Amino acid sequence: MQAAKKVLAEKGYYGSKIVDIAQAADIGVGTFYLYFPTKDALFLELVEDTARLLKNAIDTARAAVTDPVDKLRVANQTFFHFAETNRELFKIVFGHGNTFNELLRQVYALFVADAAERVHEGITCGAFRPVPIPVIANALVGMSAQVVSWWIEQEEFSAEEMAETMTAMALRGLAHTLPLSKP
Amino acid sequence: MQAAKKVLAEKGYYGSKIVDIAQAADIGVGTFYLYFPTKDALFLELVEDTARLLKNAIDTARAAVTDPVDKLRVANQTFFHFAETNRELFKIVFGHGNTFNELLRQVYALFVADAAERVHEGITCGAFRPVPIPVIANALVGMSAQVVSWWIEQEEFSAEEMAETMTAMALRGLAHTLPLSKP
Amino acid sequence: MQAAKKVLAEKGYYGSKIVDIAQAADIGVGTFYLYFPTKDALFLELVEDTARLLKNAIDTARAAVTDPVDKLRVANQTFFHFAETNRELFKIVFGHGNTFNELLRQVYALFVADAAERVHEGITCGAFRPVPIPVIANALVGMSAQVVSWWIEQEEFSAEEMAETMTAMALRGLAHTLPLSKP
Amino acid sequence: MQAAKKVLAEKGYYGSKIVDIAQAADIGVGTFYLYFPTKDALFLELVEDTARLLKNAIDTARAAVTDPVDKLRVANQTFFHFAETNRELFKIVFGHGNTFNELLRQVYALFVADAAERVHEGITCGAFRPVPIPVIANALVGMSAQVVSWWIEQEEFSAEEMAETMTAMALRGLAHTLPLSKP
DNA sequence: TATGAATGAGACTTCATTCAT
DNA sequence: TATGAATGAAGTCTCATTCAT
Repeated sequence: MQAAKKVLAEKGYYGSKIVDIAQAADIGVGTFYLYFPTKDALFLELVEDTARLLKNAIDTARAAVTDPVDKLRVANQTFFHFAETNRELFKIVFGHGNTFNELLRQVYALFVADAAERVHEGITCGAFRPVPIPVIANALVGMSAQVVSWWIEQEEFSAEEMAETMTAMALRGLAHTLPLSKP
Repeated sequence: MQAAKKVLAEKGYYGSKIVDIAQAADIGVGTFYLYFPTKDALFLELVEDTARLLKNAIDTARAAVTDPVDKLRVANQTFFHFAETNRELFKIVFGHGNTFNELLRQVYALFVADAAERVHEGITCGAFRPVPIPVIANALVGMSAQVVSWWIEQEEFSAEEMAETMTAMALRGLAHTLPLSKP
Repeated sequence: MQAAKKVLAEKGYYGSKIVDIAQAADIGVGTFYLYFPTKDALFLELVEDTARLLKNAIDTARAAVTDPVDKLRVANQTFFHFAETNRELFKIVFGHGNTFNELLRQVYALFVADAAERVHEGITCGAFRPVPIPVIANALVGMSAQVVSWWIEQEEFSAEEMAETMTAMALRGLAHTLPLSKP
Repeated sequence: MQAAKKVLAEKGYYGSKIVDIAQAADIGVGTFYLYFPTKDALFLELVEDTARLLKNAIDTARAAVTDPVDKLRVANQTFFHFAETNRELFKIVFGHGNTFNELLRQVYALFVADAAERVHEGITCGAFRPVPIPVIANALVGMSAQVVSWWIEQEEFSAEEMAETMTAMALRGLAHTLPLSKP
């Protein structure tokens, strides 16, 4: 249901009421339930479909190359192209529409701004190579956020190890050169 | 309100009813509204407080060093230590408790698994340096997710540029050496 | 909830909407759910309470006598007195308010009328002793209905046995004398 | 519609959805409304048909005899035979499938059990003649239930009269002999 | 005559918030 | 200041009935 996407993208998951979706699709409420057993089900299907589509796109693109480096590159290319053509869908997931998401976005923005400042400083003083600051700032924050969300649920690594790994990852991304560990 | 943290961490934002929170805090519902004008306000305060705390901790730690590289390092150290001591809070933000988050987690997990596979391959065939795979897989996915969530809302960069930047960032993190762009 | 009784008695189970009940009780809908977790629960409690009350009343009354004949008599007396003082409750159970019950009543009425005719005939021609015709007609029909509702769910007795037992029961009730099986 | 009977018997009136019935009859929902203007109409027709059939069967059988006693006997025989061959129909009326009926059955069962106990006692101590206890217990309860359901809607008889009539009716059914009111 | 997708009124239930005590 | 019973708007879902094909 294409109309559903639009509504969900606009109002977010919790902001979209079944009535709104039905109205947007120009159908009756009852009709909605002819296609989806539940509000959750619609969302589930939407997201799962999209995830599957993206996964397939990436897999297909990657199948054409063999080098791990190339695989990474085409995966990224596919990903951003996909995002470009499916903005609506991505907005559903990341979009506003409820206090919760709104708030998270703000917090993320706070740290992104901080990261941007730091990266800018680093570049200015020559410590870091020139990079598109906002992109990298978001990348650094996103990296940490996702990693920490996974990390707090398990016990495998210590905070120090995590910090070191993430630092290394970030520094390599920002540094001019890397230690030639394997000449 | 410490009790609120626990409840929110357990049941998530939408799963926590004011009654639950008040009960956990061993106060009446009415009393809750003496301290917070709104359910949202509690959540807001909680998250903002935490964000501020984290920000302060990082700022303080960073104030002790001057080198951008060191700043990055101590920031990461502080971040993971903070996460460790404030698991509860992080669980509120990343935690389950509603279809929405549950679903997102699954999608993320799907792509993290894929990334992990790819990284593993790269390491095996010698293209990538040895890294803690799950950590890096999460980092790569988180990076892309956050970046894309920011990118779809603006027009500054093309998909190609984004892909290239992200690829470079990731590759540098994974490669054994880097092109000596600044000898 | 006394108000609930009235509404249920008036509109029947399926005819009573929570809103009606709440309105009748002069409380908010939400308040209703403070006392009963469910519409069904209210009905359940109401009926069970009444059944328990009636049962207790009968048991208490019966405790005062020892002879089985007396027990039957006081049980009946208690029953009809109880019904008299709790009309409302009985109307809920037997009352109108939905096609289903309405229809059943009609069917019962049809057979009660037939029975009444038959009893009248019997009395007129001297075969039966004089009895309050409508009462007995209802008794005969109710007897058969309840017995058959129990009988169709099990296999113990044949149709012939049932018919014979019921006929004997009815005839003895109606006859002038009984065969002196135990002089 | 034979298929309707089955569905109604299985799921009860409120449990049977038109879609189910149509499906069972292997016709479209629309087609259903070609034969019945309403869901209620189907039920009405079904029950009325059955009632008429039963009435006719009884009338026919009774036409062959003249003695009121014989009439009662053949009526009962016909009734139980009819019930045996039309279980489905009877289950619709008495069947489960909704809170209401389910609950009533329980209440009836409670009083039937009590009656059975009482009858058993009476037989044991020799006060009552031997009768098939469960049958008679159901008969006694059904008798009272139907009579009371009729009685509470009118004013003709006092509770005392009712009790006396019912007691007499029951006692005669249970006693070994009867007072020779008409020698 | 047969169909079944579409409808939408209406039922139940939840829960943030209020306010009299 | 503390309380928690009361509230009712609002949301999800059901299902008898219609009507264009």
